[in-house]
Amino acid sequence: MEQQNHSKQLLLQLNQQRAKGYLCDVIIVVENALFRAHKNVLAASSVYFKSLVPHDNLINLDTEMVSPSIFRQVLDFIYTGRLSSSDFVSDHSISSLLIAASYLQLTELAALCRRKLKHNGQTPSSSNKMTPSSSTSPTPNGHTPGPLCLSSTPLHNHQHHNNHSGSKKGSQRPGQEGRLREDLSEKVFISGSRCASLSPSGEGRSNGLGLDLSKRSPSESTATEEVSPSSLLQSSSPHSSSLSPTPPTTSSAKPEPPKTSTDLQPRAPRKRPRGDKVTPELEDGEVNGEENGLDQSEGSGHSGRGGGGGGRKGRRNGNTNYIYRQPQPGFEPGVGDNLYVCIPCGKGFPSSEQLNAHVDTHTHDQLYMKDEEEEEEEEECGGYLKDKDPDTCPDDSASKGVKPDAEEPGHLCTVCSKSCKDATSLRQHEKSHWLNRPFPCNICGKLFTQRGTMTRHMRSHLGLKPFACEECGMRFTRQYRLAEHMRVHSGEKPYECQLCGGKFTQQRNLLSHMRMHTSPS
DNA sequence: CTGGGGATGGGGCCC
DNA sequence: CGGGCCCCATCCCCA
Repeated sequence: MEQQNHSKQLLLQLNQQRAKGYLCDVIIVVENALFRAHKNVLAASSVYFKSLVPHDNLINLDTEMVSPSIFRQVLDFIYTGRLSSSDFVSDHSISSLLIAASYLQLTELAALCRRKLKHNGQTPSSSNKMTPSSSTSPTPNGHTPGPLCLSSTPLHNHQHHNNHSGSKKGSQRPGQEGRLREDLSEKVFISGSRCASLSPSGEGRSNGLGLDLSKRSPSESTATEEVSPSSLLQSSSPHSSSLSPTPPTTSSAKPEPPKTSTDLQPRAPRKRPRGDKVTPELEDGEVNGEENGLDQSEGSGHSGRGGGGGGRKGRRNGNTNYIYRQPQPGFEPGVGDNLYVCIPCGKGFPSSEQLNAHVDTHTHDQLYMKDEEEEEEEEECGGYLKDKDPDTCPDDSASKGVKPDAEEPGHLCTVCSKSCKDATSLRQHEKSHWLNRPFPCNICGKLFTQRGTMTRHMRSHLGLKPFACEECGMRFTRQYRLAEHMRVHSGEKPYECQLCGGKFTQQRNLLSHMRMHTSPS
């Protein structure tokens, strides 16, 4: 007895789930695009992925080897076992696919490409070796990989270092490491061109956060949601504007292991066994978020701090199945707690399980019927959204009070009577009273009151740490942190305890110390 | 084992 | 929107 088409149906289901982001537990970053997928499927298809996905939930691929559009085809192939005829429009497309397939060790796809090239009278071997001629031509989406074999830059060594070798101090000079990260930042930030992630009508969909939430039409191959990291972060990095838009360089001629999230982690000057392993927010085993920190505290609006150091434990932000959106109006059984937002309909749910259950109720068609009407929503309604809830939106007077053009003297907060110097400050301050948070993280769904905080948070997902210590190479997401860190090297201890004379490099440690003095015990 | 200090990560919020 | 500072939490080291 055998179920007919069982495997086919299974793949179909998986592919549909991928389209929804349902149970996706890994994000693959390719240049300016994010692809969500299932670890199991990737591991079953690719030796490379098989080696990476157990350890990483965020995988950066070398854009020299694969462009976003090519990877979309690769992913489609993985999930469907077929390539659309449009993927074979030119020998070059096939060559690009072959390069990617070889890089990712997708043997079947590589063989398919070779056969196709052979059939077309081409010599697949040349493509497989990734000669400059084959690699520098534009890919179908216009992406032009940099030269592969011509570069003499030594950067390739750290473009692909793995967790373990990379964590060894001294394996590379700090400066080099810093360069690596900048290069990676370039890859992530610079690319201004949107990959083929636009909605059927061609326009990218923004939710007002710069997040491209566009969906691919059902008719357009398999729906692969791509999100431009550059839009994710909206050039929040001060480096983003200063980085050269030159393509990343690597002199590798053979496929190398893709970069992984851990590649982005700092080489801590001191031993940090756990820290070295991290992508805290995307730790294995948390993606389904049964006990996800989000459920209980994160994003509740009250205990965000609870997660402060949680990165070390990896207990926060575990759910990566969905790219979150703010709740849609009309769905508000306790809006403040509905942190898990369905992409297609925007409904919010208090737990990942409920969200998963909900997502499954969507038909495939529904996924692509979503309009773009809400993108300016949070801006227009002052962040309260339209899902008015007595708890989350105190009253209309509050929002009236925060009109940008408010001119009343004093600019008093309607909630706490705090006096702000101007209407803008007042408006921003009043956001601090909102229980509803209009700025969701596109990766983990955590909600924020300020866009800047969200983008800063996003950096931690992507491992972007633009600020490097010249002494030890340690990198930070914030300049302030770097300045703070530099006192470690300088030995400066500007903070002195007035009670015992103890000196500290950091104010927060002085404060911690002071608590020791003042605490009863 | 425990507590304190050093150091780091992340979020909130104001400027 | 970024910078800066505050806070909390956490990890690691060491006495």
